[in-house]
Amino acid sequence: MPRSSTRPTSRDVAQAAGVSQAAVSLVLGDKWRGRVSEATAERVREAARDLGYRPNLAARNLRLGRTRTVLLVVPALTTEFFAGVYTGAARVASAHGFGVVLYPSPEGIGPSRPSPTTTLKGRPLRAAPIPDPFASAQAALDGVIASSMAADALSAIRGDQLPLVMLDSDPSGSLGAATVNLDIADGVRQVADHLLGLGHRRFLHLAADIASWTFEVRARELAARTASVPGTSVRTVRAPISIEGARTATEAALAAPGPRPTALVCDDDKLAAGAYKALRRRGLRVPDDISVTGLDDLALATALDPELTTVRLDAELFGERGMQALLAVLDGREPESRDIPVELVVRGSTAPPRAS
Amino acid sequence: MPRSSTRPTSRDVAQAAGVSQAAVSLVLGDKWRGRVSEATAERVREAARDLGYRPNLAARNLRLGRTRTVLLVVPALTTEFFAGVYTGAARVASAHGFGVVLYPSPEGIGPSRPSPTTTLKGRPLRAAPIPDPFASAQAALDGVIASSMAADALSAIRGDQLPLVMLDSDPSGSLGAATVNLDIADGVRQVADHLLGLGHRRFLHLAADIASWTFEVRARELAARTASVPGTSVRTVRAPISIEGARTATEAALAAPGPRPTALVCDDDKLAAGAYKALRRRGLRVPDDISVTGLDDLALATALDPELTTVRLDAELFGERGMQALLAVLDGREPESRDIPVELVVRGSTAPPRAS
DNA sequence: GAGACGGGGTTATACGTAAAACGTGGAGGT
DNA sequence: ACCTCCACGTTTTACGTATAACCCCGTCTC
Repeated sequence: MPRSSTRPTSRDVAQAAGVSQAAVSLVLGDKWRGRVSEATAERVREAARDLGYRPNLAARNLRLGRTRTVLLVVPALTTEFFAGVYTGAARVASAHGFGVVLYPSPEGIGPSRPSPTTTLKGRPLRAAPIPDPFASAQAALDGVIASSMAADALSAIRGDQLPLVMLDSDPSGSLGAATVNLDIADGVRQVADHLLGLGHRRFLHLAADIASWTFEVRARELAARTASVPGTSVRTVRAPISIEGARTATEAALAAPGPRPTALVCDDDKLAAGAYKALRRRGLRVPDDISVTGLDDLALATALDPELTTVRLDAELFGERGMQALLAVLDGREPESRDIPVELVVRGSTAPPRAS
Repeated sequence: MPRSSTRPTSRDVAQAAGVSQAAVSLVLGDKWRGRVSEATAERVREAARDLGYRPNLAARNLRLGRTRTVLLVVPALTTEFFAGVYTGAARVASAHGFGVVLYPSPEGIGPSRPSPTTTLKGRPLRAAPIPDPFASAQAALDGVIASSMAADALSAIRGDQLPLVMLDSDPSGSLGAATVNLDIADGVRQVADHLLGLGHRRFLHLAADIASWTFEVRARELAARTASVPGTSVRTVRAPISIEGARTATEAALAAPGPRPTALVCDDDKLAAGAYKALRRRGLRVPDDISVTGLDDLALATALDPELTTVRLDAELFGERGMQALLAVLDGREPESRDIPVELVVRGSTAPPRAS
């Protein structure tokens, strides 16, 4: 006779093993010491294996009132950096029996192309409105880790009062949410000191046009550090974080009147890659004519020619620490809040300015 | 008095609105036409809003026996390409009320660093064994989309008999699973024809050392296409898909005796970036001394100097089509199986070989 | 004026699991 | 001979939702 088409339940296993459903739950839940004999436990395990039993997670989640699932909200998925964050978070999570579900904030999944006209169960469906982070991730959640860059999703997040950990967010302004931050300020200080030490005085800051605390920090710290050296100037130009956006913005900045900057500090490696293109087009050589720095240390950084001097951020550690903080909150403990150290990596894109 | 700490349920809403729980479910489920008066419906909606009610998804999933959640299995998350696939899949999914959960196959989340010794609820926890794709994603699932590159996860996947769509997998060998494929073979043909047309005869194939159908296709098609032109040779060297891995492999290949190849066909843009580095170190110029092609058209491709001639894959469309295929399967329909067209993008990295 | 009908709900149930509460039969103690 | 206790289970319940089945009352029909 044909196998039943529905998945086996714990009751099916119980019947096969000749025990009650409760016994199955105890054995498979590893809570049977002294309550079920070893022989019976083995019969249950064998029956479960034979039937290919897998517990129904919806039922378990409902029963336990907890899902061991966590949402990771990222600004978009197109960046290697957040891939690293996810990897780290997922590693820690899985070591604790948790799962991680990603939510890339809407601009990433908005209808950039005409919405497809598919049907469901034969009936045409209207496209959904802007997807709610939680509806979109369907899974019931125990908590949330959110990048401060995913600003558009944050309001929806604060609506639910799930335990929340913010990544790279203003520690004073986060209204009680735990924060885990990279020590970006220190990274920018290192960059500034490096360039100042080489003799640079005219800076161009290629800034990301994202309203997020972590980018404000970059601007503030660069200004503060250079201000301590007399005769130093910083001009700022904003660009979207994309190679083409950065190229355009850099070309515009270079076309401006006045003395050319000797150092170009970019908020991000990707911006630096775009800057390289702009500089090539104008016939400027890195680092002879202008020094360039990035921030992130993506694979891209060493693919560039010359290789990029940048600040290495440990994305995976960032994700790990984020998840650990969330576990701490779920556990009622105080999350550790020490900033994650970053490291300047000097490569071939920085050199002393030419004698002017 | 302080608000209750537990989330409100549909019963709480019912009480607040002075109706039964069933009525709440009907109204909020949009199934109340002719069963509940407009006035009552409005009362219910208002109560739900006031209480901040959100349906418990675990309960809903249990009740409906369906989760509207789908798992996307990818080889790793460190690639821009799969970020695009996810974006496309999530877009289609959300338009159909589905969610997408990512599962990056284990090498991405294995214990590459010593497993942290945190505790849960005060008790220390042993690290979990290799995470099961489904346990890891916790969420109950309706179906799976899997890249053929995530080979290590595939066996676990076939264990459950969830509806499955394979990405870039051998259509004849997929045992009934639906497949959605990019027309990689055509892309390789275009690359080969482009290079042959320029006059190249000595090829080096920088191949990804991943056992996956999509990479076999590249090798096979390159061999077949070049075989049609007399006097053509193809040497192959394998490398892991990383810039450093590709650099090392390319340097080794260039050090080999015999005439130097004039065209370097890479399985992937990232490999091409590594090859650039190797070529620079040997003082070889692209495209004067050697032409290079990639495959993917990542942002990286235009960050390189010279910009990379490559095959553009529409990752988002790939994800969309994958999700559409899965929806079709879930719907009992026949998924469309036409390959997704790809496009050669000629940039500055290819040119005729120098007269030898 | 009896029956049909429909609008506007309510009651009851099932989904699969975890675990608290409840036997039960026999060994051991006094 | 009676109580205790333990080893080994079982019975029962609750989680929150969706929906089938039911129910009541006013109106309309013939």
